[in-house]
Amino acid sequence: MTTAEQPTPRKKTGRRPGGADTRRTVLEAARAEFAARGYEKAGMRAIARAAGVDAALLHHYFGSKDRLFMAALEFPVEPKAVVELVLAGDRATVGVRLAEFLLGLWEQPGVLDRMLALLRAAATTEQVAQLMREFVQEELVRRAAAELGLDQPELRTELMLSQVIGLAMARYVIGVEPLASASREELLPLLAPTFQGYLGGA
Amino acid sequence: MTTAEQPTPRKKTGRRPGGADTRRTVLEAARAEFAARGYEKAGMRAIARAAGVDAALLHHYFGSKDRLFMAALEFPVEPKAVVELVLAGDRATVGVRLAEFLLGLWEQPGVLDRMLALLRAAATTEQVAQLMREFVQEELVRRAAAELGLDQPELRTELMLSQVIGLAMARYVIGVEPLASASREELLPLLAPTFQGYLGGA
DNA sequence: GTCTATATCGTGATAGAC
DNA sequence: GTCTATCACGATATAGAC
Repeated sequence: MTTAEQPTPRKKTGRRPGGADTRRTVLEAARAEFAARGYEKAGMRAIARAAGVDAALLHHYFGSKDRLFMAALEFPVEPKAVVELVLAGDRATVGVRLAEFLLGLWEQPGVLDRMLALLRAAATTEQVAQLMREFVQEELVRRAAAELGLDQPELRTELMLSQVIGLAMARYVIGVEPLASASREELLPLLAPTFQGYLGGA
Repeated sequence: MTTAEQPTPRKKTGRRPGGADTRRTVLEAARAEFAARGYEKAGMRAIARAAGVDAALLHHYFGSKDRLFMAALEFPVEPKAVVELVLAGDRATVGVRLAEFLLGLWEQPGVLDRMLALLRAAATTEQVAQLMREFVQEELVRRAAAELGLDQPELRTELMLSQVIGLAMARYVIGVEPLASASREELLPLLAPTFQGYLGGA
């Protein structure tokens, strides 16, 4: 698990100037910590240390651990756009398109951290699980089901999503080999037919 | 999440007789609590309350929370037998066979609780994740890969497993509808082709 | 804005009375 | 075997000095 990337090429040591992009740095450190250790084990002190600021400052900026968590999870992609992007075009190749999009998305900085933080938190905090449930329901399933021309569109969409969740768990949380180290090129031809089966039909 | 079932039809109230099947009752309560709330949030006090015994008794029996967790997770099925059962027979129908077995297994009392406890704990405790990783590797993947006559047998087995994990997460942890309430009969025809794709070939 | 010191609460574990 | 009382420790959150 990588520690927070430094966006500006400023040295980590030394006193940080007041009110600069400290906020962004804190959010990135929080994201990494929440992703790696889960919500309860994350620790405000550890986040502060990773960001190079004092622990009390976090409360000053965000008020509480809950609110910091929420702020760190701000979703980076527009669900509406994703659904349209994937479901538009030839329905016979929707599987590859989705697999390609997903594997590419996870390589984008910050995205995987957000997903893992959300998953780890949802696993142990019912409140977060409910949040995720509602998000999935409203933002993804409802939209996707409307465009799918198949029977049981919600069930199919959610099964597709369950494969996405399970892949993240097996690959990054459990870390089982050789899956964890498998390349995009190895995964794509095995993953695409599964997605195709759920969203394509037969 | 259901609370621990009472194996013997004894009343829950009133003083529990010394050294009877108290141990089993505690283990069931622990399993339910670990499954529902995860390892760290489980709470010895809560487990003791659910089992109708004193908290100090748990330490007396099991020594520590770790050891109680281990005892509660004792695996109820023989991996070797499962692999043989599923992979034997016509390879063209391995998907349905696995899906049927899995959905049936989860309806068996205690099995789902064990799986959820393990998943929730693995999500936040690296030590448990490592345990699960080794178990999956040694007991499942190695065996299954040896019997599969396909390319990348480990990867295929693990992708199959990732779908199993994801299904458990989506259905029971996130609890998204209509997947969470879907019946065996609804899931089977959608799930079987996925397993078939991973383990069957094409 | 930034940091030190502390309040308050939760936990697992333990000692010892009955 | 069973329970009461307590310890030691970690966490978030906060008050207040600079």
